[in-house]
Amino acid sequence: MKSEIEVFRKFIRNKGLRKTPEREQVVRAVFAIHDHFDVDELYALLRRENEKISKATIYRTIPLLLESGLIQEAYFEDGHLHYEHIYGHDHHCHLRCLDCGKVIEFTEETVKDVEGKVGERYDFLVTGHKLEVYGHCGKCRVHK
Amino acid sequence: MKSEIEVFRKFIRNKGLRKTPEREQVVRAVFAIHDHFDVDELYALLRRENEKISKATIYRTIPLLLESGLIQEAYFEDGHLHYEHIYGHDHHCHLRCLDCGKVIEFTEETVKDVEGKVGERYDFLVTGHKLEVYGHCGKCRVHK
DNA sequence: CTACTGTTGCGACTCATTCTCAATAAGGAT
DNA sequence: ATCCTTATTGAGAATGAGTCGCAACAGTAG
Ligand SMILES: [Mn+2]
Ligand SMILES: [Mn+2]
Ligand SMILES: [Zn+2]
Ligand SMILES: [Zn+2]
Repeated sequence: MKSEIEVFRKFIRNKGLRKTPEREQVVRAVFAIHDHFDVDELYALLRRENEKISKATIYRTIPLLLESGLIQEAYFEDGHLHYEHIYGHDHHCHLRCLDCGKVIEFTEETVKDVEGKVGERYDFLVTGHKLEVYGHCGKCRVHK
Repeated sequence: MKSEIEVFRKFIRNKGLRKTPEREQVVRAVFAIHDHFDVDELYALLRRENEKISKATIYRTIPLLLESGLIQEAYFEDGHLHYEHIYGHDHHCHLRCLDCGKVIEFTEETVKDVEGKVGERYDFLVTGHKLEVYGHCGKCRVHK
C-alpha cells in the first residue's frame, strides 16, 4: 500500500499541479493528527513545528486532500468544519453525545448494504455515506 | 395529533419563555415550506408576506425549533446550514448527487436497527441519526 | 539557465451568524 | 384594566470562517 504522501504526489501530478513543500507539510500534519481536526488545529500544529505556512494555503490545500480521498469532512460544529484523515483506515460512523459532545467511532457493516439498495432504487452510482447517530452517553445520563 | 403551533406553544410555556407573534410567524413559515430551506429563504418568505421580522429573530428562533423537535438540520452546504421541518413527518435520509447537488429523500428501516445496536454497545440513549448517502445520479453520469 | 506560469503569504474582503443595546411588549401581580 | 418586571425585538455593529487579489516567489519544461 502506498503511503499518503505518495498518493498525494500522484494526485498532484495527474492534475498537472505543482509539488510544493507547503502542500506536503499539510499532508504530513494531517496524518500526524489521529483525531478529528479543524483548520485552526492544523495551523497550530504546523506553527508549533515552526513551519512557516499561511492559513490561506491550508484552506487551499484542503480541497485537494478531499478530492484525492486522503481526508473527509467529519462534521460541522461550533460554526466550522471538522475533518479526519481516512486514507489507510476502514470506514467508520460517528456516535455523538448531545450533552457533552463526545464522539465515538463505530463500524456497522449493515450500513454498507443501504448504499447498494438506495443506489439501485434511484439510479445513483453511490460512492460513500456519512452516518451520525445522536444520543446521550451513560455519563451524561447519570448527571441528571 | 397536535399541530406544530400547539407543540411550539407548549414548548415555549414549559421553558418559561414568552409567546410572541414573531416566533409564531417563524413556525408558520417553516411549515409553509415543504422543502429544505436556509435562513435567507425563510427570511425572504416572511418578507414576501409583509411580515416585519428581523433576521436576528429568525436566528434566535431556530434553536428553539431544533430543541422542540419541530425542525432539524438537513445538511451544511454553500457555507451555511439548511434545515427542514420534521414534525408530523416520518424519518427519512438523504441521497445527494455530488455533481448537480440534487437531493433525494429515502426511507430505509434497517438504519433504525443500527441505532439500537450501537446504543447498547456504547451505553448511549440514542435519540436519532442522520444518514447522507453520496454518489452520482443517472443524469450526471450520462454527461461525462 | 531561462521563461513561463502556478503557488504562496499577506491583508483585505465577503458573508453567515452573533452580539449590543435601547425600545418594546409579554405576562404575572394587584 | 393597569403596573411592573424583565424577556424579546430590530437595527446595526462585531465576530469569525473562509475566500480573494496581488506582488513576490518558486516549480518545471525545455
Ligand atoms: Mn471519525
Ligand atoms: Mn429532507
Ligand atoms: Zn455525554
Ligand atoms: Zn446529478
